[in-house]
Amino acid sequence: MVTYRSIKAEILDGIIRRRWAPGDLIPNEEDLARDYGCSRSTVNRALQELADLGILERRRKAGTRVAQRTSRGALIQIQIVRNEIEQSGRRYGYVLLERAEAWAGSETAALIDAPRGAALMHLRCLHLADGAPWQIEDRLISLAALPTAREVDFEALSPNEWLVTQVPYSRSEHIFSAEPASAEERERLRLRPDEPVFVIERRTWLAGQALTYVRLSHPGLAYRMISREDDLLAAPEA
Amino acid sequence: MVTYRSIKAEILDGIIRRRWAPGDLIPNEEDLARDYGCSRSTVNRALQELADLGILERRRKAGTRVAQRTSRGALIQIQIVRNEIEQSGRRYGYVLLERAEAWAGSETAALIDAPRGAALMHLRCLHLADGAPWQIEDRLISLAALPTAREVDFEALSPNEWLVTQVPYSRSEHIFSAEPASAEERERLRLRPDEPVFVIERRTWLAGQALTYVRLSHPGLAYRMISREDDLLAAPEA
DNA sequence: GCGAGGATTATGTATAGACTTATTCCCGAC
DNA sequence: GTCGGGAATAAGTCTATACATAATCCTCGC
Repeated sequence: MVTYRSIKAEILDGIIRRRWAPGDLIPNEEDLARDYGCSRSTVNRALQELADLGILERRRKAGTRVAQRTSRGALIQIQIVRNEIEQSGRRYGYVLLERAEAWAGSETAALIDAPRGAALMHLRCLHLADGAPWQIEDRLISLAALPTAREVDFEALSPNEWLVTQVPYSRSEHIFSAEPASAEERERLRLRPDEPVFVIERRTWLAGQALTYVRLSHPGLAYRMISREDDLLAAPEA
Repeated sequence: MVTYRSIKAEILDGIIRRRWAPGDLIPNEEDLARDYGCSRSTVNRALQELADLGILERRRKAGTRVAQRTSRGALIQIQIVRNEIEQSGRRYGYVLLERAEAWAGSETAALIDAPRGAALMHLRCLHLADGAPWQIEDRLISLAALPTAREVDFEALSPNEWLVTQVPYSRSEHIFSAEPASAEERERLRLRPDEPVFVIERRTWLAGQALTYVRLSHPGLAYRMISREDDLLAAPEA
């Protein structure tokens, strides 16, 4: 039977095997529906999903074209540190290094995208894998947006875990970089003399209001961030 | 009028405002269709798309639940180096450093995921932004999969650009890391003494066959990889 | 109490049809 | 020639309906 999945697979195959090159126009929905012997709705769903994947570009009246794929994405899964460590079969450890409340100066205000003078909580923690330092979490939380943070026992629950499980957000920004280690990082992460840190910075907002800023630093020689894209041709598709 | 977009927005709003917490069951399609005064198809499309985004989890007979979002993605856009540089308003430069053909030893075979003894092309290039070193591209191309690579003038066109525009792939893997700079990197990228490199490694396959492996190294102090997620609540949706 | 298996249920998918909307195309006025 | 506007077109969306399928629930027999 002709399903939207089978159409998707055939079109994808046609693109990869260069039946249609990037920029080419593929037949319109009605023609495809006739060719495949199915309804236009079915073709529509197939093409729509390929467009969502960025493989096709569709415009009313202009038709459907194979996208000029000058870029392609890599999807990074950011998960709770504890899960990341335990899933790799290692023992998770956690230490709260510092907890303080303060008002945002101009630098911290810029980091978290809050107004100057906003009430913030500042937390520093160390996450461990099998007893070895794995990540320093240096975090700012907006107390205006998340006043309940004051009641949380961050000795027992890492801010990472509390936020991910309890606090929804609607917008985020991630920045990844390689930096020379600071003296403190060298000590806390037990780095070798010339070992850099892999840094992830994340900011989150809910409905326009800044929630948190975090800087996560990992030992450069031990940490790799990996992203795999499943084979488009193999799977029954997702 | 009730559209699948408006339903999507309302459900999303309900989730973010905790009308339904993670794990909660939301009403079934028929009920929602009645509530909204539209057909089940419309509700189905809205819920389906939210499930595609990972916000809902759906199972036949079991119903639709708000996903336990223990992880959240960051989508990295990997594009042609030249575009990346020119879009930031800088002048792009390119130098081919080395071009050689060889047979895969055990190390290189592992890098590119090709059998030992496979014919490979090895390329090393330098990409510049406003004359300053920006990226070293160290690349292996499988000549079994891409014999036409032999005919390409890589003095004029960077392998990056040739591959991205001409060669489709169906599966990929990316690894990001921070590494101490090698002596050669220090020289070619003009790094400061303790400056690390930000490294992106990418492997691609087409229909199970390995195409290329590339190692892209950037100056740690100049390079940041950024990923922004649009505000789910704001936009009319995408 | 327990397991097998059938009834039930919510989602998954396909269909034909209708109407909407963004774009393009083309023709006619100037 | 070119500019404006209308006709034509292809995708976008909604509807009502039907049947498929996976998973759960429940009952019955033991």
